[in-house]
Amino acid sequence: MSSNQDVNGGRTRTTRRSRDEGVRRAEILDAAIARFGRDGYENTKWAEIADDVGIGPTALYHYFDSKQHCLYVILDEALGELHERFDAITAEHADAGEVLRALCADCFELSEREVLRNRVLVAEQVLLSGTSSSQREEQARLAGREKTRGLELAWARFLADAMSQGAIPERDPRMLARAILGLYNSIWHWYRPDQTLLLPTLSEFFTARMLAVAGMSTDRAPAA
Amino acid sequence: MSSNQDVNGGRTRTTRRSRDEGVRRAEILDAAIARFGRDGYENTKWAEIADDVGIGPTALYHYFDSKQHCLYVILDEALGELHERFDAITAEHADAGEVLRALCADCFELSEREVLRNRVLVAEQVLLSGTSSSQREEQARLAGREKTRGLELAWARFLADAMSQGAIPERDPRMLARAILGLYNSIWHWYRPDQTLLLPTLSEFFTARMLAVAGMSTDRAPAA
DNA sequence: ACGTCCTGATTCGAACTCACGTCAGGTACA
DNA sequence: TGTACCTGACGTGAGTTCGAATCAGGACGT
Repeated sequence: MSSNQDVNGGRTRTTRRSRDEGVRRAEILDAAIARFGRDGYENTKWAEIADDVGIGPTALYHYFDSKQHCLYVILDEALGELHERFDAITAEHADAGEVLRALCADCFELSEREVLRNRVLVAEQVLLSGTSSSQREEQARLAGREKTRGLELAWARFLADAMSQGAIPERDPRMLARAILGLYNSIWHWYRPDQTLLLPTLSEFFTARMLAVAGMSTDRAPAA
Repeated sequence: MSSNQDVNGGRTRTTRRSRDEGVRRAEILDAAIARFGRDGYENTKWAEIADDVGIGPTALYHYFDSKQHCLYVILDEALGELHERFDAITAEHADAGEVLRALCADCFELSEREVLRNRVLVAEQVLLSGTSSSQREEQARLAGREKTRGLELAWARFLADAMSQGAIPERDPRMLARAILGLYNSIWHWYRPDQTLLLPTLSEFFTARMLAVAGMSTDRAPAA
């Protein structure tokens, strides 16, 4: 992998954190996720996040190059954790069918913060295209871009393997990965954590639909 | 329906258009669709659209209240045409299975302009939340919001009907509508009209996946 | 037919708003 | 003294507002 670089903003390599290991930075990220996830990136004023944390707007630039840079770090973090979970699950099962079921189910084991972060991810992932000016910002952008691509490829590789195992029908694995991930991502365009609809309910419905897209239907239907 | 109001900007009721019935306005919409679809709404400068049409930036405000108002009109137009096509197809077949197949196939009969417009739609539909200041702008926003809801409800009604006909398995129709539309919409997040991938190829793959989500699979797969 | 007056559609340049970002510098703690 | 952290004053750029100029066409008296 090409992403062992320090992408989170040149903080992790500094010899010693003053006393509280980047808590401010984490506070800012949490506030940004909450605002971006609830109101959207564009509707959120950079200064509001400063207020949430209790510092002046200028102080934010001590931690991030720009509002966009902060967003890129959030996206990068989200994509990184998604990929980690993918790897963990593919490692712990052998049968492709089991893995696929476990992957789909795991997609809904989310804290409120993670739901919000998913909302940010699907709403603003498009901003990972189009170049940036600053150094660290461009670096974070490319890292996010690469992680998106990496996750998609990991899914495609897994699906191709599942096809050769006969767990799902043969199809273009890349397209199928896009279809499954697209169906999953579409949820966060409308789902909000404060709704009456709960995650287990969502999970029950959508894991089955995701498996159906893959061709592993759990029910029998009238054929064509 | 509540949308017989004049939402496109108070032009249609004026007694006489100078001589060319709103060609400028149409030019602006075309330029905006092209820019928004290619570069994204936020990355497009309002003044660039004015340049494309060959007028000064301020002249745009003769046709639209704001950049957002222009976007809302585009979204409204897109959603309106989608609903029209939905109605036309549901009217011309009787069997629910046939209708579903026809609906999915029709979703890919698109001109380049329509593809771009779909890109704008899926990328910026979230902006239909969150109130607006101006009068006409808020009106256009609500119209778009209502059309979104209407299209989703129309799909849900149709799917419920298909279930009672036995064409697809029984499930929550509202959720299923969101799943099918979500899978379809996800395409336009990554598909660009200038790619080597052609619409017929897309159609072949994704109509089958959409039908699979509905539970009308065309192939047999290893069951659970 | 022809010049005058009027109106509404369309356009523009200059100025304003507002949010993001920069700069020079201040405080506190090692 | 140096570094982390923070601030107030200021600059910038995109969107928007405002007042005024231009232009086409209708009404009207001659």
